[in-house]
Amino acid sequence: MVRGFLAPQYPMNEHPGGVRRRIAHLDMDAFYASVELLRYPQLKGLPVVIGGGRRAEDETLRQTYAGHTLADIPLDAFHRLKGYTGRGVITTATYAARQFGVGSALGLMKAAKLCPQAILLPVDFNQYRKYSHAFKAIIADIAPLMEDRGVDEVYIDFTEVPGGQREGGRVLARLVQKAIFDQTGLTCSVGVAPNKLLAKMASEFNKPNGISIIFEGDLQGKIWPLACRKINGIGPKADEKLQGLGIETIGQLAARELPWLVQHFGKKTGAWMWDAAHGRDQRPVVLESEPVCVSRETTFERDLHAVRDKVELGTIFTRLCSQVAADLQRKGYVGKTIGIKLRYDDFKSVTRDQTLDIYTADAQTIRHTAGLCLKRVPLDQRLRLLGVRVGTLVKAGGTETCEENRPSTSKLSASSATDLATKISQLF
DNA sequence: TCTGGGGTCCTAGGACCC
DNA sequence: TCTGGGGTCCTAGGACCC
Repeated sequence: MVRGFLAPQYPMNEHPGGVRRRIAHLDMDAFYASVELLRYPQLKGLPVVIGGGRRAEDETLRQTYAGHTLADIPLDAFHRLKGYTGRGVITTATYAARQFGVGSALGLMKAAKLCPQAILLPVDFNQYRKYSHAFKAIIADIAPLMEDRGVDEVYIDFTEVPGGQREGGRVLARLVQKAIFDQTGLTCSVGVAPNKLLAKMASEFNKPNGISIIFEGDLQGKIWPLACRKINGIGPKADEKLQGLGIETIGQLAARELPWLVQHFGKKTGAWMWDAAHGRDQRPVVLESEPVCVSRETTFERDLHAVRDKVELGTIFTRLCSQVAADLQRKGYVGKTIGIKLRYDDFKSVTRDQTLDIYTADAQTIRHTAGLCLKRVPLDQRLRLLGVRVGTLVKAGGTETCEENRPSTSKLSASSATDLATKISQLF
């Protein structure tokens, strides 16, 4: 009912209370890179990319300068992209680095060709999480109706916030932006519009450190000229299909009849696209949501073979299961659908899963069940990635506990404890 | 030398039940 | 014995997003 056919078709700017609905989308600018620049101010203005694992050299760097502040580390002590070998990709690049054509999702070795002098920093999630919590707390203080959209993005409902209507939301957007900058030193871009769909597009108009305001009358002038790909939800595949049908811009999409879209994209997607092209979106700002699944996966440094690298794979497999179990326990959830994911050397992926009749967050149970899944998958090709997932989650501490859910004491007793150990040892 | 890791949502077929 | 819907759950794959 959130989107699609059944949603009542209000004009896009109408709020049930009669007030103009004003929704903001806030996006932190080059978030990881900007956080790193706060820690290493000497890198300001230089091309910096974040990516790859925590490399040994980086540890050396930190140890060499232990006792100094990070800001004291001289520029020539930092690692450069030049000569990088390995499989990592860039997660974020500073704006200075983007000048060289390097950016998110680009392989680090390719990036090294484009911008060898760029400074390479490893990803430091704990640090980003800290700043993420900080900027969200600042926003929630000003405008409590906030939806978390990941580490560096939120939607905010400005509609009922004092001042939220002034200049279409620009005044409040400036206030939020300033509060975040004053308290963290980080910049962000904000779009304010009648709904989430348009706010999301608007926040991209003026990056970095920009604000842009969209009113209903702006649809034709500011939205319709944009490429369809700018709609959040139209990815590479849908865009390719649209282009094949001669549709490049949102305006061209809007010019099509609904039945035509339904014919080519199905009832649901067709109707959603039609609404999107007309700037219609009734989705509410959602404050809380429950996780659906928890997973861990890893790409190996080199492709591994199920037989030849059996020991190494077994170790990694067990570690992934322990990590997922720990994640579940830390977050306070138990799940009953255990799954694995493999990626072969040709980049093709397969998944297998199995649903238990009990909920669990126990590493051994997960490892056992994931092991059974693994047996259902062809293992003659080299692997580049292995993942473990637990889904169908419910909050822990209900009627079931981890202890009750061990396979040896539960309905999953098709295998005894010794069977289990044997099976696990046979997996690789 | 290609292509990370953590998620959500959707579809479609088959099993199984009423 | 044949035919048939509807509903739910499970599984596999894929698109998409941050």
